[in-house]
Order: sequence, then structure tokens, then C-alpha cells
Amino acid sequence: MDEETDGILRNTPAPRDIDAIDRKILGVLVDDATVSYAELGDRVGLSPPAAHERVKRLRRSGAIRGTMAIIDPKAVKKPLLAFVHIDTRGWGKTPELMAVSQYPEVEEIHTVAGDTCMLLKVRTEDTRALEGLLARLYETPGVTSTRSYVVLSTYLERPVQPGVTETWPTPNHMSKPLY
Amino acid sequence: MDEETDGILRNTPAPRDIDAIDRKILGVLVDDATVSYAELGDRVGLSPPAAHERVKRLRRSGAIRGTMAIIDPKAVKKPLLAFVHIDTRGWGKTPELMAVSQYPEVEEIHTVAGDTCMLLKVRTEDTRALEGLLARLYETPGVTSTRSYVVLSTYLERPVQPGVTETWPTPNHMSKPLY
DNA sequence: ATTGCCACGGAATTTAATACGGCCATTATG
DNA sequence: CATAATGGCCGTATTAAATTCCGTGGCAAT
Repeated sequence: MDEETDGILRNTPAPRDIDAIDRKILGVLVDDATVSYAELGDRVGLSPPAAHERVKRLRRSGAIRGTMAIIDPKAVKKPLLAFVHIDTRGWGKTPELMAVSQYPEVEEIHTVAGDTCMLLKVRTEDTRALEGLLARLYETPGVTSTRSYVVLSTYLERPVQPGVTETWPTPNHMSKPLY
Repeated sequence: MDEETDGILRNTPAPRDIDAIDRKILGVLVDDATVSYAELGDRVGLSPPAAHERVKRLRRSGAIRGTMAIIDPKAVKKPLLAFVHIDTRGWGKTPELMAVSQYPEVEEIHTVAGDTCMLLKVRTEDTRALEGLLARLYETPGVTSTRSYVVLSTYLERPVQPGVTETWPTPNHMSKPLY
């Protein structure tokens, strides 16, 4: 990512660190990424082009990874949320992990520090489908035990959105219980 | 939500159920909500206005709850992800829950069917901050024990996005490990 | 068979995104 | 200490996309 100027190779400037205005911008875009640059600038105290410039920089630097629509699970008929705790003693990681991550029911996969377990967040149509998924997981090489927690009700779910504001205003689409 | 026509009150039409094209649209928008209606229509086989009409309907019906930017946790200096499993025997629910949901570190709160525990997903700057949060949680009335799993590495994290396609193409912004 | 109802497509209009040039403040440099 | 350079901002102009309007055709109910 170098660019040539005057026959001399110069590095691209180091990404500046996030300031207060950037945090405000992130807070707005987490809540609603469809706002126009005019309104965004209005809310954070900038002109539309300046706000646009900031957002472009945040995208380039990777602070904004992308923009996604938030789907109501009920609308697509997968209302059963569960956390699955699987013991993976001696798991060879990548290959089996890849298989599991292809299951459409699996939304998250985490490994745990100082432990041999993994934590999955899964969503299925009903308990029968959940049982089927658990059976498939149990048959996966490397998995020695599974334990699942079926979520009864969810009061808060604001994914992948750490501390962009000091006191967190819950995003509009997260403000009511999901189930 | 009724509207008057010819002096007669009519209910708004019942929301049609999601068809194959709607699922395709949802799949695209989950992956990247910044696509133009021209490209969206191109991908699902519709004209731009038709695609626009579909998306408007999906928003009205609530299937699309909103659109959010995905932020890199490292960029905002909260790289430590953990799951906290708290025993809440005799919890009175709403009031204490409200307090906990105000903590900016807490991203999700779930109650578990057939159990007296709750599952939290939290994100902090470092282990010291996590310990502080756990202490605060332990002091909360109704909490009798806490257990936390610090996430070492995350291989997949596609939040709140159940089964909009058959074989799930991992969204672009989720395709590489988060930590 | 006929009528009414949606959903789609094409064209036109409105609105927003993006590019450009000049200004000011802050910072490096002689 | 003065001066040049840099970077970020604003106002304006241009380009592109969103949105509206209206005619058409398929489908279903009557």
C-alpha cells in the first residue's frame, strides 16, 4: 500500500487514532447505518462532506468492518436460541472448525482461554432441530461432550458493538425483548 | 394501523410470508447493507424499483429490524470478550436486569429455560476491567454466583442472522477471525 | 369468462453521495 | 521567531442513487 510521489516511495500515513467525534460517528452508525451524511454531520457537529471524509477513513482503517441488516429471527422461522458448550479435548482446530462454521444454525464459535471447551451460539426452528444439530455436533471428531442452554428470553442483544459511547444508548432495533 | 377508504375502516393487509426472493434479499443485505437497489435487484433478478419495493415491505413488516455498522472491537480498545454465567436464584427480573443492561460492557443478556442462571456476553478493555465488572455483577442483588469464560479466539460471529440462506455464505466482515 | 388486485418494469424527478477548490488552524522547519 | 507545509473543514458543483409515477401483465377470486 505504498504510493509513488516525485519518484520517491512514501508509506501511506499511519492511521490516526479514534477521537471523540469518531466515537460519536460510530455510535450513530451502530444505531442506524442508513442516516444520510447530512444528518450524521448534523448530529456530530460537522458538514456533510466532513462527516463523509471521517466515515471513509474509518472504513479504510478497518474500524468499520461493514454494514449489515438486522433480521428478525421470527420472520425467518428460526426462533429457538441456545448456547452450546462442547468439550473439544484434542481438537485439531481448523478443519473440523470449518465444517461446524458451515452449519447455518451456528452463529458464533469461540475458544476459551485456559480450557478445552468451545462455546457456540446457535439458532434453530424448534427443539427437534436443535437435537439434530447437537447429534451432528456430537458425531464430529474431537467432540467428547456437549451441554446446551436453551435461551428462554433475551432482554438485550447488541452484537459486536463494544463501547463506542460512554453511557450506552440501546440501539432502536435492540430496545425490545427479542422473544 | 387502520386506514379509512370510502368511509369504511379497513385493516391493513396481513403481511405476506417471506418467499424465496425475500430470503435472497435478506442474505445479500446481511452480508452488505450498502449495496444499491440496482445491484441488489441484479443479484436477485428484479428491477431496481421492484427490489426497493420488497425491501420497503420487509422493513414495514419488521423482518428487517434495522441496519447497523459493524465495528472492529480492537479499534475502540475493548478487545477482551467473555461469557459470564451467573446464578440468579430468586431474581425479581426487570429492575435488576435494567441496571445490568446499562453497563456498556454487557452486549447480551439471556435467561435459560429450566434453569436459574443467566448468560451474559461481555466485552472489556482488559482482564482488570473484566474483574471489576464481575465484582459489580456479584454485588448485584439476586446474584449468588458468577462464572466467566474468557474467549481466547473467535472463529465465527454472525449475530442475529438466522438461516436466510440454505448453505450459509459467511459475510465478508465475518470471514476472518476477530481475535 | 370476467373482474379486481398485486407485483413488476421503464421513465422521470427528487434527493443524497461524491469530487473539487479555497480557507483556516495547527505543526514542523529554517 | 517567522515561515512553510500539512491536514481537516466548509461551500459549491457534479454525479449517482433513491424514490415516485404510471402503464402493463399475470394470477386469483367471483
